Amino acid sequence: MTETYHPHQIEVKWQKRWDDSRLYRSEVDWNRPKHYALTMLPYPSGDLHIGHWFAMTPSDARARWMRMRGYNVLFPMGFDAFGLPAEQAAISRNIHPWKWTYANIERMRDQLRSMGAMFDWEREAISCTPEYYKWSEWFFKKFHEHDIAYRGSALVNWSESLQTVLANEQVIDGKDERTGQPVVHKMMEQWFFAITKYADELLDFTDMDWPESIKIMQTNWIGRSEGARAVFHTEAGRHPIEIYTTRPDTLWGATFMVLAPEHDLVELITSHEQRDAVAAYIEQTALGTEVERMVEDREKTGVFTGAYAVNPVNDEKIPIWIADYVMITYGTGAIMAVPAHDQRDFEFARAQNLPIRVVIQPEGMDEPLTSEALTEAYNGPGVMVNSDAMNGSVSTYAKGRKNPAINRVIDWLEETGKGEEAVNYRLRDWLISRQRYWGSPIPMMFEGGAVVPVADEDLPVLLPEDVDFAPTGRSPLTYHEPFYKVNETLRRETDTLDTFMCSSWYQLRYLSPECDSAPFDAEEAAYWLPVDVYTGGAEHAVMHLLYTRFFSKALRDIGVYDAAAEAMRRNGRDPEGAFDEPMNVLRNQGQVLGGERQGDFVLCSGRVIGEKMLAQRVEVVDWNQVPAGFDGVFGEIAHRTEDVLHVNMAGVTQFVQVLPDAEIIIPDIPGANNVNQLRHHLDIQRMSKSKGNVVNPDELVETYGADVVRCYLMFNFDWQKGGPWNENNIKGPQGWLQDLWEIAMAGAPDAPGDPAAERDVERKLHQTIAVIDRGLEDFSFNTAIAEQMKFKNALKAALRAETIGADMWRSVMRGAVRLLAPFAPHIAEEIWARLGWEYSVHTQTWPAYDADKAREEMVDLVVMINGKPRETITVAVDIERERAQELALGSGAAQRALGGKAPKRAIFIPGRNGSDPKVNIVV
RNA sequence: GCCUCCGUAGCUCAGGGGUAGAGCGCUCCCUUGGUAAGGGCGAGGUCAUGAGUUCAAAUCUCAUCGGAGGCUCCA
Repeated sequence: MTETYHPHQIEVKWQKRWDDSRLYRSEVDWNRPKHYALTMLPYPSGDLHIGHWFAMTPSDARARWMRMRGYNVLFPMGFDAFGLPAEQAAISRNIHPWKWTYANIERMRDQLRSMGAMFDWEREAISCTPEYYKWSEWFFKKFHEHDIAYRGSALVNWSESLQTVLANEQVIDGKDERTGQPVVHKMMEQWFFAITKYADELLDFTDMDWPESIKIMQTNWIGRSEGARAVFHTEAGRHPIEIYTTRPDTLWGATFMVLAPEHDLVELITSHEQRDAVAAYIEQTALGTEVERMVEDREKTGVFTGAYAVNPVNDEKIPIWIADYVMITYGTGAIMAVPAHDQRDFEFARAQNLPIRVVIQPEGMDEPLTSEALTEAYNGPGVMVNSDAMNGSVSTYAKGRKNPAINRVIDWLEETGKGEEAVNYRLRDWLISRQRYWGSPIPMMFEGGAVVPVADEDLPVLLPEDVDFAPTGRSPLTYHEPFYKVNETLRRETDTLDTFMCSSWYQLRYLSPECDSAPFDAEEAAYWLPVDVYTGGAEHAVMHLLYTRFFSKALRDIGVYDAAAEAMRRNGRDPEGAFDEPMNVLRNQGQVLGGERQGDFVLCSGRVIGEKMLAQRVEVVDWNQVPAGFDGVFGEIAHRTEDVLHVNMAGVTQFVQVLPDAEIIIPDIPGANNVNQLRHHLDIQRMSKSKGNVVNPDELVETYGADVVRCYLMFNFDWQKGGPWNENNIKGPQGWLQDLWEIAMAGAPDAPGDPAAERDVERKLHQTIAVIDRGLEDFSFNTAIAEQMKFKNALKAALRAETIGADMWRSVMRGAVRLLAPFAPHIAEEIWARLGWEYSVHTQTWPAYDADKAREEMVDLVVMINGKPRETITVAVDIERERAQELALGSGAAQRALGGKAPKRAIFIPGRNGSDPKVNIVV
């Protein structure tokens, strides 16, 4: 009698043994190739959810595979522990952020252990510890010394709900991405990181194996455009107005200018008569949130300033307007308006009755295009007209210098000193100060108007614990005198750092979390950097992933990697380019969605009044089990609002109001039931507590074991896509592991073994190795497991047929268990041990694929007539063209199709990588 | 509006110029001393639609329809 598979016992046992034997400790070893596998660290929000499992366990499987293939693998884990939820817990539940955060970390660490992942916990890093944020502060100081961090005044996104400023990246559709509340624009003095200095370098993705979509998103976010800068002057010549345009070839078509309402010059140039109108417009604009300003198809509004500018290219006098369709945050905050060739300017001109002048004659149009004929702006190719000396230049769809007309105009602007070639970016500098408590302090002080950095030896500036969390809407630090008041004249910065700063360098802290003399140990960095494979969610495409790239480049430029580069050279590794990018390979996992949930099937009886039934009795029954003669409303509950059920009765929605004293019977829920316990139908959607479709990984592990959960997550989804949760499918992986367990426990068979059958199983094993290798390489975990299931089926069939001898069984099991180890580490270890092999399966070498062993000997030759398969003939795998064609032409199918005539053609297609050879006979 | 990716069995997904595949689910049969289970047999697909290229298209090209994600007054 064989022993039953009890996952829980063996999982806990091995997790302890692995810990005790420091199996997953990774140490620098220059004699072995390194592999730094990194998966995004969690925010300690309280409980690990299934999304963490989905993100981490496949990454773990891949890291384990690399390790078995001979790499020295670093696979660390930590916590991104600063952030708003902790502060909100402090306010709403009166628990200190430290306590709340640490309690969550303790809990999540245990949950992470239950995954059976090969995390090296001796390298754990937690961003909210002074040991960690000392170096966040230190980096800030370094950046400040090198003019990468600066204090500046800018129009910032202010979130009323969070009472803090936010980075552009944290604002989506004019709303704060956390709370969904609109943000307003405010002029504030804040700390910035000069990420725009790196814009061009960040656009270069050479040698980076990142998803195309992420590269495209970052490219769009950076938003590089090419064009020209030109300076207009006010009529009196006193005030220069700089503009940026991507269409300098339309400069002669500028019939007015528009400044953003927030533009500095507005106040200086507005005429006496227009002062009130302009002030009113500015006020109205300032009141509006970004959301309102972004509403599409909005009528373009604006006000004339009363001032005129002179167009430098033709000395023409044109009016200067202000309008909110011009953004102070883009370009120079001022534009030349060319209504004939820019749709926005066109709409504005039509709305305000401003002149329109055509300066590009469309290609292929015979008669001159007139402004009256325009129904929309023309932005296609053509020839420059009404443009003095530039007339006749050909303008194409090409951008920048590649457009002949633009090229010529830029040259002319530069020769005449009226303007110059210019590149512009949508990307703005990274605003990193936050008016919140739970973040790393900014190591800066103020004395009078001067900024005084905190001395290195005084780092870290500690976050005080004894603060008052009364929800005043301001950071507790601004009330904490012992913190901000250094002495009578010196005041500390009370803003804290954006938590994205902490996560921009955590991959470095893992290298040496204990290091006290530097952010990271140079020797460790020399060996492990850069990260070889980074996995995580695509939602960080333009935030974390852009910031961390910027961070690496900035650290490189200020010399933080110099010692590591030196250590590399000492060990014979070329540091050239090693620190340009933080992560070589990036892959994003998809999202596990809440599964579809069937609503309860109910029988409702009561009185029908109008279109509604007033139910006295509602009974939940088995799906579709309607008793004969039942004359009430029955069907699935499609929806429920309060006590009104929407029951889907054969495709028609019936409304049932459940009376307060109605009898409700739900067999699965004992005792008296109420209307709130009736389940309604849910479609596939995100998991959320409010929808009641959250999956708890702890419960799953309890029921099925960690190995089954791991395998289910890897098998049932395309990892890079994600998909809906369907717990029924967990039976697949469960049955697979169960079968393997039983095969192993049954021991070596007492059969002589049939050489052909043994050879066949061995061949299948090697074919399986190839598929697993490719699957893991490509992050196609599902294919890697499906192939192992197939192999298990083949092995099982052979064992039943008693064609496998003890020696072959042992040899095949030794391979199969090692193949299993990355996916289901506990059961693999247990089987390995029980078969009497040496601890640990995870330090064994990965089975090597042997092409000879994988090769088939006999294959089916497919005979096709006009491309349609008609017959197969068993032949040797290495059949030659002539012989194959001969056999095919002699086949029954060919004879019938030819009917004695000669074939037009006979095409031989040799079988390659697993496919059968074919002969296509054209008749 | 623009960009990217994707439409293959009931579900989740492989494959990818040359016989349409896996797991789950489903049918039927067997087992009832592995039993809140196990085993066996089987059914099921115009590979979204339409055209083109080819001896041969699910696969390549183009168009259309449908889905997912991102950007969006970017001058």
